[in-house]
Amino acid sequence: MASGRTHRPATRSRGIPEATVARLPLYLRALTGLSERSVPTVSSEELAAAAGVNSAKLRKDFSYLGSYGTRGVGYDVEYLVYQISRELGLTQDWPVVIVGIGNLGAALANYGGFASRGFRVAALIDADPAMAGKQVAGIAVQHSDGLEKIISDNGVSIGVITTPPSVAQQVCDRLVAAGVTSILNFAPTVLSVPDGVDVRKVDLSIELQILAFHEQRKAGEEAALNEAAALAAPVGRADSTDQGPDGDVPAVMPA
Amino acid sequence: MASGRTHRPATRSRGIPEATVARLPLYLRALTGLSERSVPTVSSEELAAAAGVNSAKLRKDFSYLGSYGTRGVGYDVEYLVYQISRELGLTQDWPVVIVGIGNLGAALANYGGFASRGFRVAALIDADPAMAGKQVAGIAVQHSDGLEKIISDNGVSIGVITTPPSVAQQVCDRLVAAGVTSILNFAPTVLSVPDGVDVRKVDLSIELQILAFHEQRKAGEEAALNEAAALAAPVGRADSTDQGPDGDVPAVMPA
DNA sequence: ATGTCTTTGTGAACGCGTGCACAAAGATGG
DNA sequence: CCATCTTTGTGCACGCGTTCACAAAGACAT
Ligand SMILES: NC(=O)c1ccc[n+]([C@@H]2O[C@H](COP(=O)([O-])OP(=O)(O)OC[C@H]3O[C@@H](n4cnc5c(N)ncnc54)[C@H](O)[C@@H]3O)[C@@H](O)[C@H]2O)c1
Ligand SMILES: NC(=O)c1ccc[n+]([C@@H]2O[C@H](COP(=O)([O-])OP(=O)(O)OC[C@H]3O[C@@H](n4cnc5c(N)ncnc54)[C@H](O)[C@@H]3O)[C@@H](O)[C@H]2O)c1
Repeated sequence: MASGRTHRPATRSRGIPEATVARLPLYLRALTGLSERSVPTVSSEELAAAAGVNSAKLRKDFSYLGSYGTRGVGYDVEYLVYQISRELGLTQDWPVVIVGIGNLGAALANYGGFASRGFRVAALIDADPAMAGKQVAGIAVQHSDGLEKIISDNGVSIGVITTPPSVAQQVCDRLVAAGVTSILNFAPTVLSVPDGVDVRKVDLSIELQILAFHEQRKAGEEAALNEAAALAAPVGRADSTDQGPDGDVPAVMPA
Repeated sequence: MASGRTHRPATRSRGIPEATVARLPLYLRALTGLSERSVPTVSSEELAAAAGVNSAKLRKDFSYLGSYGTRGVGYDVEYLVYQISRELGLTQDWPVVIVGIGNLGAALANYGGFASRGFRVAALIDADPAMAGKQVAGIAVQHSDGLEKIISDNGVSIGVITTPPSVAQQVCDRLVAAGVTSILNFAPTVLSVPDGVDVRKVDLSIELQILAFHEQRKAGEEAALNEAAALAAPVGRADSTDQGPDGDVPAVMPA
């Protein structure tokens, strides 16, 4: 998606659609909860409700993995946990490195949910010499000079970037050059990577802006409703680009 | 999507597709960068490259907002910044509350990028009496007893949940009852909310599992390639459910 | 063994999102 | 004022994802 000219099918690996892959962890979480309560089987309806999806969608998702259900009964919880875990690659251990141990990096390092599913924090890396040697979540922070060696020694293929955005691309480049092929990026930057490297981004700011959009829309609808109720006559101002409290549209944004 | 029977069109507000809304913040970020460097205009090609998207997609996205470009020239940067900001509702201030000031909540509170775009941390809320009164990021943490009053006093409509998953639903319910209509959830839980309330979730664990899936696929492909090169004869074991190092499929997951 | 009843697995239709390709618009130079 | 050239805005086709609806499969009771 970045510099790619080869147009790889991206995710139609051997059939499993990307949308399905993104939901498998959701199912797995729901199933784990059932497993802990020793529930032996679940119907697609029950499991779908627990995962917050449509039951037909869930069945179709599972159909990509194979026919693991029993008609008239449902799915065997333990068996399904195993199958999904295997499909997601969680039966093996994935060492990850976190680069940039600031507010967010430290929070992630302290996050217990990390280790719960095959992910192991192999190293914490920071460029600040003052950070080197400090213990965060029981792990000594290492200086970024040794990044390449750390990655190759531990066989790390997944990297998490929590540095300031200004250095995210160069950190990314070093990670990729050292052998990392999957990156989870928390910095608000568009990373470009060579083909064969996957990047996923988590962007708090974008999430908030999307919420704000819908929030504004909701407020606008309500206002329009009240307005319409108050004065039943149509307004007929300019064209259809009415946008609530804004009168006209200046050519330049105020400061 | 939760308890909804009314089947609201969800996001086709007055035409802007959800996928477009999700990209607007991306464009806005790229445009802000250009604005800071005093670039007066950009072509769709340049801006698309900066935002990491297809230029045709970008032009179509902008066409939903109106005809803000000039053919043969491109788009006026400042004007577009303003239009997108307005469309996203960023010309007004959005007070937000963060509930659950632990590792993650504190990191978010300290995050500078919050305030940069109309979002203001109105309050930090935690259930732990020991936290109450403590300063985090220059803001005093308040006990969750006062949650309802805080929200109504400040006109908060956006809430961020960073509590443990076990209490996320009840926190959510209180937020919604108090008037919050948009929630950003960091707890690994499926929240159910009434119609009219938007929920977005950020789930680190899911992101990592998706990366692990692709990582495993990449490793599998490589292995299959090597294997095919080594012995050119087809294997012909059982059915087509070959999955690399796993021999057979046990009916129950090992411990 | 046979019938009933539950639940899966999937064919088919539909809608959304993406990207190509091009006509129209307008700037720019002569 | 006209020609040329750049770049937008969009019609169109295609593929992916979602959902409905139902036949087939199998458990379970009799
Ligand atoms: N804190 C949040 O809640 C939050 C939310 C959303 C996004 N983000 C983004 O996450 C990133 C980190 O945020 P933060 O609040 O933790 O910032 P921070 O300043 O607290 O931490 C950044 C850390 O990265 C280290 N660093 C700088 N350059 C480095 C390099 N070249 N190699 C390795 N380490 C380096 C710094 O020493 C520092 O420890 C930022 O890009 C921020 O925009 C943070
Ligand atoms: N830390 C991470 O990097 C990370 C990553 C992904 C997801 N998460 C999720 O984010 C959430 C928070 O993680 P954390 O590491 O900050 O946990 P944490 O235990 O450090 O913080 C949780 C905070 O919530 C407060 N709390 C508990 N019940 C509450 C209630 N009813 N009302 C208000 N506050 C309450 C606790 O007092 C505590 O301060 C968890 O659900 C976790 O699974 C965290």
